[in-house]
Amino acid sequence: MNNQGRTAGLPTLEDVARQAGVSTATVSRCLNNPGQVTETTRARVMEAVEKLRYTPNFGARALAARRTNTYGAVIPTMENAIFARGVQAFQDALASIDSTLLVASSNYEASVEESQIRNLVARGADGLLLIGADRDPAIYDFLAERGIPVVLAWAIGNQPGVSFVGFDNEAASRKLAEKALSLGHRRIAYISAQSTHNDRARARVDGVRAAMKAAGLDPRSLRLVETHYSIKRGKAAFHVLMETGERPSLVMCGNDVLAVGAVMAAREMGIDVPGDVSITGFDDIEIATVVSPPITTVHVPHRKMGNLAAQALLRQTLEGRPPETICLETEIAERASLGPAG
Amino acid sequence: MNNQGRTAGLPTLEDVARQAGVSTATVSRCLNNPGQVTETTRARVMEAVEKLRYTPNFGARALAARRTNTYGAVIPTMENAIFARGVQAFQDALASIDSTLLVASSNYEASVEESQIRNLVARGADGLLLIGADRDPAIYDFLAERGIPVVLAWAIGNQPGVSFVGFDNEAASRKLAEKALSLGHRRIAYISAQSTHNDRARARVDGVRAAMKAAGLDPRSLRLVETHYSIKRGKAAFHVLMETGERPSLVMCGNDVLAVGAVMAAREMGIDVPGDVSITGFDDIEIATVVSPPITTVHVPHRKMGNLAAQALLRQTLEGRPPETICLETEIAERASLGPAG
DNA sequence: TTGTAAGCGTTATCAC
DNA sequence: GTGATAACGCTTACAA
Repeated sequence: MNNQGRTAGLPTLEDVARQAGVSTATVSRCLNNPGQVTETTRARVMEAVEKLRYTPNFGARALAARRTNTYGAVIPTMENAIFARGVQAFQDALASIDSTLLVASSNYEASVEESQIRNLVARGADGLLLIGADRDPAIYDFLAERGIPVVLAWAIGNQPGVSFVGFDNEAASRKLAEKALSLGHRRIAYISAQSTHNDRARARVDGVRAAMKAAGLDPRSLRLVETHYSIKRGKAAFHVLMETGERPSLVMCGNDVLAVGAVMAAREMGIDVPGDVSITGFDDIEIATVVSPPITTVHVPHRKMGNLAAQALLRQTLEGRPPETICLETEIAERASLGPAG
Repeated sequence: MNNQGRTAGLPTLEDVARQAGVSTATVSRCLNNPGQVTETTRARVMEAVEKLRYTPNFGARALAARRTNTYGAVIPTMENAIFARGVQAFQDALASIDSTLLVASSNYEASVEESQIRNLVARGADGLLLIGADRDPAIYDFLAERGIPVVLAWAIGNQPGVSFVGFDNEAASRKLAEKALSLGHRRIAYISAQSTHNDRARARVDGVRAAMKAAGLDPRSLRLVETHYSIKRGKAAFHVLMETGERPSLVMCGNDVLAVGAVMAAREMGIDVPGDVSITGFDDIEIATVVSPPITTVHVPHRKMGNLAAQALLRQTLEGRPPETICLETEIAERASLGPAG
């Protein structure tokens, strides 16, 4: 009582072969290596394919060919646009060579990510795109044992055996902090994404601390709030920061979504940005320009990163090349939310 | 020279069977129907599974079981949040019964959507979630022939053989237009998403026209601009509307993304919203509340819709129930971008 | 150029 | 409760 609906029986290669009066091997060739087949027989086969509306069974094909032309990506979230653009570029690059991308999201949970990875592998992913490097080493072993090429994006690290296509989160964050410090800010707070299993988040905080230290400030004086990733949480964190303890003149945020929350909270609280307090973001996603004032942030070349990640992965998968590391440049997108310290 | 990387040879059921000293059948049972196996042998098998880090090959399983526990969704775009929340809810519902969702996006192109559908079918999708009903009838035939259950969301229609879980786009749009008309607006413009192959977009325009007619206005006086789906295009369309012809007092938008673009353009042009011109959106996604003024829009119960769509699809797939139609209520989210006509 | 046939890794139907 | 074994639909040597 479990296989209703699927009873129809799709046409198979054999049906096509029979219809066209050739062998299954020939039909297979028509579909995969048209060059090896006479023009006339191919025409006949294609006609049969059309007539029967034949679609190859993917599972069977993967089983026999031991290759799926499918790649997998596990991203922390689909709910906001941080990864959307990069993944889209990644997908476009794959589509241009007739490969497919399967996308899964982990909701920033390590255990979910792990099961998504296993799932993609079981589905025969020829290669994987993952975000950041911070995960259980056993996962890398698992992937290496199976010979599945991996590219890690949005960060740079030193995990052996995998490619990196990302940028230096710490340096970028530091540069932004330096700029803020040069504007006279001394009382600094930071709203970070959850930092466990998130090397990007940690590196961004580290960058700020490094800048503070270099400017002669005590890095321990950085007021740090760690929270989940949403506008609502950004608002809440900003409230906490402004209502308890000494008011910061600068609130840096680990990403634009949190920064948008902060800016909105400021408006609701009647706090002027950047007059009373400056706010910065990270990522440069569209929403950062929609809110007012628009948010000064770190521009990350998402599309480029996605595209290069695909290239790197394909070099490994298709050409058997060794892993490589590509570090992209980021730049500060100067907008109105960062001003001189009151 | 094509199967590098994949040479390692994953462990198979047979490897596990050998390791545990049982037959492949028993291993398979342990994994799928643990009840049919002795506690002790199961323990031994599971140990072997752990030791070998065995993961079942999905293709082989699908081939043999003729069932994948995988569902597919093709949405027009991932780049903005319109579908994100609904699809997330859909996915959550599937995950709760250990099924997987494969998501593909069509970029609002009919031909891309069709190939994505074929792709998902080839991958053995047990059922499909699609947006709207407006597509080549041949696609419905294709799906029906294969006995693949389908649920159409974000709209209500009368395609036989498929489920609908959506809302009445025309009525919702009409209600919003009526509200605007009651505020005295008479010079009305509309920025629509591309309407070909998009029944939702067309219905929303129709709703406005119906409201105009009911209010004694000539529906043909509606100034209509059709454009792609992005903030940038929304801005451009708003520019056109304000700089040519008679200035509208109300600009309604087919969705919130376009409305955000319109609001931003107004700010750039020094046009006060809603003092000089009112703007409305549709969908009620987060970005509508981020921009200032926040946008008056039609609230769509995305999560609920996604969840109910999953339930409906599973009823068809798992229980063999006939297709059904579920029409959800929408409501107007009143915010600041809509005000009385100047 | 085309056909034959041996897998690919599972599940499921039988016996035992 | 467990083990053979025949599918499942396709690719790919190897032959013809």
